[in-house]
Parts: sequence; structure tokens; C-alpha cells
Amino acid sequence: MRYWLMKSEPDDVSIDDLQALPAQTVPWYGVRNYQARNFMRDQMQVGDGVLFYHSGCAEPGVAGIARVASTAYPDETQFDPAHRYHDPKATRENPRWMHVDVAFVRKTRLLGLPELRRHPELENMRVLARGNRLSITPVEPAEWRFIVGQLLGASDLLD
DNA sequence: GCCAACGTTGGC
DNA sequence: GCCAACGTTGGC
Repeated sequence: MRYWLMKSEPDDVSIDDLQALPAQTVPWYGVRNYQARNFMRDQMQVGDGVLFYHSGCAEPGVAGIARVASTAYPDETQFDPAHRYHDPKATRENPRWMHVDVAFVRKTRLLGLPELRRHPELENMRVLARGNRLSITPVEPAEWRFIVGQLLGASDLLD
């Protein structure tokens, strides 16, 4: 069991959008960075914890909790010439981009970026590292427990 | 294999 | 809209 922070632009898919989807599950399409792809392809397991992070918006920060709901499989958008995430070098025989499904668990209050930076317990979080642009970063178990404790209360730590 | 140019991310 | 940081591309 691992923990992850996954960024999404709320104009694209917000935590509310995820909650409103029929199966409350979304294929994590559009990742076009090899490190982020490799995390999904090589390390993610069904059930892993996900901090759902809003980026590229007025109030960036953790907006909810989700869960990895599948192992990795090819991202359909890479094959679609009309799609903004089309990759001309990808073929069905040789897909380049893989993703997992992510399922809604809980919407929380917004734990904003300034607040994340304020907690000494979180000073080593990958997502807070200078110059970090990765849209998917690992979260340490202690960081996960701290954040979930902040968001849900210590009595409700999920796992 | 180097590295300059370019594109993208994402906070502000 | 700006810009720092970083990843990718492609010429050599």
C-alpha cells in the first residue's frame, strides 16, 4: 500500500466532478511525463491512497481523498488525432502512455498550498520541493497520516 | 552524447 | 500575464 498526490486542474476534473461521475471513477488521462507515467505503470496498486490536488487555479491545494482503482492500462487519448493529448508516436501495438483509474473517496476542506508549507511535518513533501512540476508524486506514510488527520480528524484516519 | 532552443507546468 | 524551473527535442 502506497500513497500518492495527484494534481488535476479543476477546470478539467475537479473533486466535485469526480464525485458527480456515475461510477465516481475517472481514468487519469493526459499524463505526458515519463516519471509520472512510470509511477502509475510500475508502482501503483489498487487501493493505494490518493491526495486529490487542485493545481493551475486560484486556490491550489488538497481538495479531497481518492483511491487507485485499477492497475495501469493504455490512455485512449493518445490514439485520437482530434484530441489535445494525441501522441503521433503512439500506436495501439506500442502504446506510450499508461494510466490508472482513480476513484472518489471523500471531499474535504481545501488544504491550501500555503497551509501545506506551514507545517514542519510536511517540509520534505515531494510536491513542495523547489521547482517541482511533477503531476504525480509519492507521499510518505507519515505525511499521509498527518494530512488525513488534518482533514478528517485523528479519529477517522482511513488507512 | 552534448547542449541550446523550445515547450510546458504552475504559482503568483 | 510573468517567469522560474524543468523535460524534451534535435542538430551537430
